[in-house]
Amino acid sequence: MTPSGSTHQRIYATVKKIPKGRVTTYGTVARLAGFAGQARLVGYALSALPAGTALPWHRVINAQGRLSLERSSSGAGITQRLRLEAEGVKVDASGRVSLVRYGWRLAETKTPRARTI
DNA sequence: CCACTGACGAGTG
DNA sequence: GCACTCGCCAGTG
Repeated sequence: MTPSGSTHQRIYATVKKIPKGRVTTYGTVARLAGFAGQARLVGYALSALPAGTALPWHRVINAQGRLSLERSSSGAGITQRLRLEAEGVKVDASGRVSLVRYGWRLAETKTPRARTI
């Protein structure tokens, strides 16, 4: 990829790579996009997403395995939750997801523990 | 140009 | 498990 691309574009490209039925964290996306440690950039980039953009942003959750929008107001959190469950990802009543089961590439970038889904 | 805000992460108490 | 602080960067007024 050309490093000349916008930060947002690189983040979007990484988010698009997330397989269906899997989730990943902002930190992981930032890492894969080349912005290690800059999880905020990912969150900001997604917040700036134009409505109607075809991007699996709902597969991006925070490092705690929770849906960030779940806390926030608006029905965005509900949308994310429904989309994940529609893909087979179980979301806890507290808005939590098992990163051990659905985490994408976390073993390669974060935890040394791999899990066979 | 300056100040504030925000879909985060990790550390500390 | 929860609350607070610091670091990092981009967008907005």
